[in-house]
Amino acid sequence: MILPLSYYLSNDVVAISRDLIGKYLFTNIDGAVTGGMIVETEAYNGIIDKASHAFGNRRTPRTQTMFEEGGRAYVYLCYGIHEMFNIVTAAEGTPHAVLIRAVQPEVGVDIMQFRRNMTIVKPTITAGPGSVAKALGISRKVNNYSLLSNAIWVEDRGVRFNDDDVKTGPRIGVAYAGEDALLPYRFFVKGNPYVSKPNK
DNA sequence: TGAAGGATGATCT
DNA sequence: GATCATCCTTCAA
Repeated sequence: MILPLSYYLSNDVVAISRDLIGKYLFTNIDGAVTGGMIVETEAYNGIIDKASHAFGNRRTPRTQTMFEEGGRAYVYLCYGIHEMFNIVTAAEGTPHAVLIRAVQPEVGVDIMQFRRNMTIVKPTITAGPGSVAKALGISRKVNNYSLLSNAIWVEDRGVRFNDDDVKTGPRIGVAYAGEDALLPYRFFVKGNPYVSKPNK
């Protein structure tokens, strides 16, 4: 079933990040459906999280999407090269978001391969946030799109992971965030080959 | 108007 | 493991 709006309105973005492990992310972009199982996420906990773009209640044209009601896509450019896909959560005015760092490809693998310009399929096809966005055709054009739209959505297909199989740890690439860089806001499926860097 | 820097990934060694 | 590609956003003046 497609996750309903209510799923995204919870105030506990860390719990949502954990729960999204094993859910399925799909896109229907440029006439092609691609998607797979989410195997790695990170929580960004609003205005008190130094690693978040919205830290200190910073509302700018870019971060505005995070302040909208949950259940939307927040897509931005990083390092001038990579686009990253986040799921906005919580009520309007509360800028919570979950970064999707890796998925296990299931549908439209050939399309992903083409988008990624890969001659052979390797686990890196969807490992890492920049790779996920590129493989699924996600760009800044879908920023602020509803996750209840027919272009991008998340499904619960009944997959469940025990806590023993879901590891937590500090988030990647947020050393600038001081003590907040140490928060265990990263979740990933233990040993899954599609998880970026440390996957154990 | 300008300067600094970033929620990364591919490639090479 | 080190390097680099590459450009938008932000903030200060």
